[in-house]
Amino acid sequence: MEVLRTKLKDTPRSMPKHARRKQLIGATIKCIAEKGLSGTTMADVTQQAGLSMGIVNLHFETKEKLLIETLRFISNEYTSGLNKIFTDENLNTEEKILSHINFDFCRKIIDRNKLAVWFAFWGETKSRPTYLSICADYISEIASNLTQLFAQLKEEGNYKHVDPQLVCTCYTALSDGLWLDLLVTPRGLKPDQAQSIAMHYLTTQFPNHFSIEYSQSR
Amino acid sequence: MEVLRTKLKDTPRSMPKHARRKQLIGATIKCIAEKGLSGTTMADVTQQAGLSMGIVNLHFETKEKLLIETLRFISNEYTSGLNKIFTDENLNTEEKILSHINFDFCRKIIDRNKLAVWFAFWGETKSRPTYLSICADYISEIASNLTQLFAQLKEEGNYKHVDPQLVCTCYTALSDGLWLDLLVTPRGLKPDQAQSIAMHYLTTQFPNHFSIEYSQSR
DNA sequence: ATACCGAATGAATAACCATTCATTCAGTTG
DNA sequence: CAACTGAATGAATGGTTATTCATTCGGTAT
Repeated sequence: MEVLRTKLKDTPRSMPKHARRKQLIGATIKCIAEKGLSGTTMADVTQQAGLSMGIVNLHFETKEKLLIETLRFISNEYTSGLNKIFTDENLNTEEKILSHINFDFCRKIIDRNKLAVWFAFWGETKSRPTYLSICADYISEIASNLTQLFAQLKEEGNYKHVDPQLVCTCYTALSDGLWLDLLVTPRGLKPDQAQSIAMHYLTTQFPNHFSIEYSQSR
Repeated sequence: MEVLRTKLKDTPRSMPKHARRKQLIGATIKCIAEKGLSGTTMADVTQQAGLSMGIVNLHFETKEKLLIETLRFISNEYTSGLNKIFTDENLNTEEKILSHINFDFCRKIIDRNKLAVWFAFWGETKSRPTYLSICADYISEIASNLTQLFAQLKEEGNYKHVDPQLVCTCYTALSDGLWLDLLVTPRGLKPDQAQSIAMHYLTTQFPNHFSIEYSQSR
């Protein structure tokens, strides 16, 4: 029973506060993916984290606050990743857009657990102003950056009939819809196919920059 | 108190069973939109319907079954509308596709209450096999019809480089993503703009059939 | 080693909510 | 009109779950 209780720092009593919070957020993500937002209880989360019941209230005060921090966490992970690309001075416009797409469909982002969390919160957006405002914030931030990239590429490539705003809205919607596909029909659409489809759209707008080499099979 | 209790048939004691069920499903949709899936209680639903507590259990046995029937209801409304278009012998291929898009963004479908319901269920899809299978069914049905339409248009219009499956997946994802936009940023994107964006994509694939006349703003 | 501090525990509490069912009620039948 | 039927009611029940807090425990400073 207690044979395994060595001095290993498995669960050191004192972990930095923010690390423990991150651990609990991770557990929350897993629970939401496994049991749905309505189905996750505090007991589930704390058990998933291997800790005791009261721990969430100690670190987050409230279940609702834990959920909000979880949404903030995945929003941050997403936007900070994209911002790194957007501000990378070693990349030209075309490369930035390519990196953006790459990021949108990389493992870390389209992990089905996290997709489930995104959609769980989006579904509650209409009834919870807090969720809505968190989402609205990151959406508008990304949109303005991405629109700017498309505008630059339009100039650089002398594309006459491209509307950067339109392309941004369209690409973003497409990407979200592909995420939904990855979540709901995981046996139908594979991650690299999803990415190819996103590329396929950009090819229609910037044919001189993005060559067509998407896979045919669906 | 009982002055207003006239013989008006407001809430006739005996409504056809299926009408009462529909009434309750309607109330459920409104509640999910207003309080989220996790936040809707039986008390909310029955109160919204103007009926008494036990009524849901009488007609649906269980809360879970009510939710499943609600998902089935909006799925049915959507697919049956599309099927009507698909099997309409008065429409040619191009017109069918146009009607499809029109339907995807008509008032009845992009009602924000219903959008909230769609996303609420999609968010729980990973954890509830029943929801998943209902969604998977209607998705594959629509996809096969729509792919067929695109294949026909490809032939009729002699489009060499169009991949009907790809276009179907891309259009569907785009449409879902635009729905998300309509749900989450209702002040940003207007229904007719969303529809224009969907058209914009189809224009890139079938330039001889769908002329470019989408609105320029945002 | 001893005292101290704050993190962690988890049994107990309190709030909430789905479901039940004895009763009421409206309409229908004979 | 009286008896009957089945829809509808809503107070009561019981199970579930978020939150509390007195206590335990590990690490650190003295």
